[in-house]
Formats: sequence, structure tokens, C-alpha cells
Amino acid sequence: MISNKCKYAIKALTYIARNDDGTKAVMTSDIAQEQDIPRKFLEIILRDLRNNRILESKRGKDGGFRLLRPAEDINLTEIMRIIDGPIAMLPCVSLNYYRSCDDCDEKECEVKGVFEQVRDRTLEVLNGKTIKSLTLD
Amino acid sequence: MISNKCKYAIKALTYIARNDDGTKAVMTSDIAQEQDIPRKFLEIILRDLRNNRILESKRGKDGGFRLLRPAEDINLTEIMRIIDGPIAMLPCVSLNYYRSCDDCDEKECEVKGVFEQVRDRTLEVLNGKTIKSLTLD
DNA sequence: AATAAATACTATCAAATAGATAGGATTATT
DNA sequence: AATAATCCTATCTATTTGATAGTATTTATT
Repeated sequence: MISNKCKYAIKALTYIARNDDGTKAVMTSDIAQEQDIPRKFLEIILRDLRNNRILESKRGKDGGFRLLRPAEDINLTEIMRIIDGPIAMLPCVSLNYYRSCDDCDEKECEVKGVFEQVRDRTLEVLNGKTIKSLTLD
Repeated sequence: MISNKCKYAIKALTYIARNDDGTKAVMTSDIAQEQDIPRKFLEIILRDLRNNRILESKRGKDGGFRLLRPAEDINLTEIMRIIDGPIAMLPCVSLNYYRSCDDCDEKECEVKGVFEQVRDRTLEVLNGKTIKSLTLD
């Protein structure tokens, strides 16, 4: 399961991609209202995405958020890793958040192989998905 | 991520499948020691699997656990669903634990489609894996 | 019948995570 | 100066995770 937070992040980014007309930034309150996301919680999420160089922000009146890169260059995996951490189902199989298992010898672990396959198939799908591709449905 | 509990369950079942020689049941303490799983925690897991008709148990001296069905008839998905619940990454996309989203209209949700694909690819792998297949590595 | 050895059951607990909410500080525009 | 937006810090509650403790019950053996 991905967290609600992560789903909110994806929906927010998609909304921003769709609604940035180039004239002014997209406001938290608009996103919150349109996408039905708790506003204060969304603030945290957007700040997080900004700190991770997915968004840029502008403060003060007419402030808001804007994608720092083109929507077709922002991959879903990147967002999921920022918000939720590993995509893999086992730490010992994670490409970006690898941690070894205490309880098994990785050389002969039977479970590991299965979840490497799951990871690869999952990434085959997710690597093909960008914020841009989500706006085209 | 799957829980430790779920990984323990899979490892325990694989151990039982490999070590049941037909003469006597496999004991919790042996599994715990060999697979490096906290014994009391493992008790809970095995009881859970027994209550869900994956294992049968025998109490008292020479007691222990045994698969209720052949290892090739016990699918990984079944174990994962018993221990961790849904396999899908979103409730609204789960085949066995469906729950609707409060915050989106499923008819036009852009996020849903992606995670349906992930679910399908994941199940393609997991549906092909049984406890038996894990013992053959 | 007593003993030993196993599972079954109930209760509890600590730490982490999820999912927020509150309130004020800061910045930019008008 | 007023307004409207993000930024920041702190806090909170409920749930889940990952266990541990202690006792009751059952079975095989002696």
C-alpha cells in the first residue's frame, strides 16, 4: 500500500501540471479544494516536494507552486520514493533503500528472488509513468 | 513493503515444507531457531496460519505443525493476504480488500489506472509462486 | 498417575508510522 | 499598511508493528 500522503502528492502534482497556464503559480488552497485534500496536510506535502526539487514555490500574494521541471520529466517512482521511501516489498531487494536482513543469509534466501521479480515488474510499469502521462487519461 | 511478520510466515512455511518427513510434525522452537525468528512471535504467526487453514497443529509432546495441503497448492498470495491484507497499492484497486476512496471519483481518477497495472504485473509473478516453488532454489 | 513437552490463549507493551491540526512567522504584492 | 500567500515548528491521536510474559491445556511417555 502507498500512503494517503503519497496519493495526495501524485494528485497534487497532476493538478499543478494541468492547471499551470504559465501566468501564475498554483495555490495550495485551490489544490486542496479541487482534489479534496486536507489543506494543512497538503502544505507539508508540497513543501516536501519543493525541498526535493520537484516544485518551486513563490511566497506572498499571487504565490503558489509550479513544477520545477517539465511534467514529462517527473517520474512516478521519484515521487513515491520521496514520500514513502522504498518501492520494493523487502528492504534487501530495494534499489534505492537497501537494507540487509538480520534474519537471513541473502545468498541462500528463497524469498528474496520472488520479490526481486515483483520489484522488476513493478518498476517496468512505474518507470513508464510520468506526471505528464497521468494528465492524459 | 511486506511486514516482517509476513516474511516470517513465508519462511516458516517453507521450512515446514522442507522438513516434514511424514513421521512427525515440525516444532515452533525448531523453526524459530533455524530461521532466526522470535519464538513467541512465531507462535502467533503459526496459530494464525492454522486458523486460516494453511496449517494443522498437534498439541502436547511430539506436537508441532504440518501443512494442511500439499506445498504446491499453497500460493504466496494467499499467505500475504492472510498476514498483511491487501497486495494492491491502493484500496480502490484491491481485488480482495476493495475500499472506495473518499477523495476521488473513481470514474475519472488518473492514479487508479497505474496501480491497476502494477497490481496485475505483481500478481502475474506472485500467482506463479507456491510454497513448493520456494523450496526449489 | 505423574511428568515432560508441546501448542493455545490472553494480556500487555514500546516504538514507529500515519494522518493530520494549530498557530504564528515570513515574504511579496497592492 | 493591509492582504494574501507560503514557511516553519510543535503537537496530537489512532493505528500498526513487532514483539514479550505468563498461564492454561493437551498429549506422549514413564
